Amino acid sequence: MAPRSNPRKLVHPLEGYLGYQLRRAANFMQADLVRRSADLGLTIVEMSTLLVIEANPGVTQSEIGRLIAIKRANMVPLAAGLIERGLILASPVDGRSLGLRLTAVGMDLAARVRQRVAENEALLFRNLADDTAKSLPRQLQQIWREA
Amino acid sequence: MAPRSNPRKLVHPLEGYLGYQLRRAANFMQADLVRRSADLGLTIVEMSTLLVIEANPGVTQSEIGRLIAIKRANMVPLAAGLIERGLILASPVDGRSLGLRLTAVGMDLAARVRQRVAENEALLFRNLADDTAKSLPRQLQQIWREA
DNA sequence: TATTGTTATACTCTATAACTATA
DNA sequence: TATAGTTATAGAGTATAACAATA
Repeated sequence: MAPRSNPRKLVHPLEGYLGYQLRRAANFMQADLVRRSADLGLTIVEMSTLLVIEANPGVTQSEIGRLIAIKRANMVPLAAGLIERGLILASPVDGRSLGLRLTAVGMDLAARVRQRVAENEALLFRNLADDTAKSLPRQLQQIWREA
Repeated sequence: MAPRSNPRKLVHPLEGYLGYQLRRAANFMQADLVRRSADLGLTIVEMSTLLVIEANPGVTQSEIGRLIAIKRANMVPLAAGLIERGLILASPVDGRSLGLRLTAVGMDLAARVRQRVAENEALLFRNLADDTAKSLPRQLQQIWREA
């Protein structure tokens, strides 16, 4: 992919920016997780949703959306797809909300998702020093979390 | 946006993952930069491209793509759009490659882009301790950079 | 033979507006 | 009046396959 001869030296004006490095690192993570989970037939957002339902049986679409930053409108086809594939079940908690739970198949799949995510995490940490790496998730959370 | 009463306590199974925090932080960054730069009429990728051309006059589409991870195929409409708006100029460097340069208008706009990016960076750093924050871009680069 | 530029195309994620029904 | 679910739609980023022209 790199040119054979005379690969010109370029200045990289974005390299030092935190925002740029966030985007590159996030894209790298996403690309690896997609590839690593291709056989599961789930997108990243679907995997995230599955894990949230696993940890919170009976959770509603809106609650999931608030927890992991997915708009209500986008939760609809997402949940419908998971129901259609037999991974989750919806049962009314009141006249308008639906409580979501994993099916047995969904539970098995969620366990495999957790495995793939653990592999993905190991890749992200592979070049980081142990001491600095431990605090990295918390540092990143401080970036976006409301004060 | 939050429910009035009885906001249910939910378990957040993703909070501790580096990959999840990368995605949230990157999305936060992106949302702020888009909003902050709305008046410039440029997308994030267009702004990035403008800054790369500014720092490397005569750079080609393929070189830009390799530097900031944009596929050749996606560089085509991107460069065409910038040319059409009078922000950059293309002149042949050999029979197939085009060297890209900023126009005077493009230079002015690039300067304003740098200003918005600096504001965006300040937002990202607002809650981070000075000592740990300084090394953060480098740490993130280690995540995605080839060994 | 490899690379550049190109066209066409598709998928994922994210976002907004507007509607219905229920709390 | 606020919230939940819903529908429709759009923009942005990213991806692959295939082709012609040039190095």
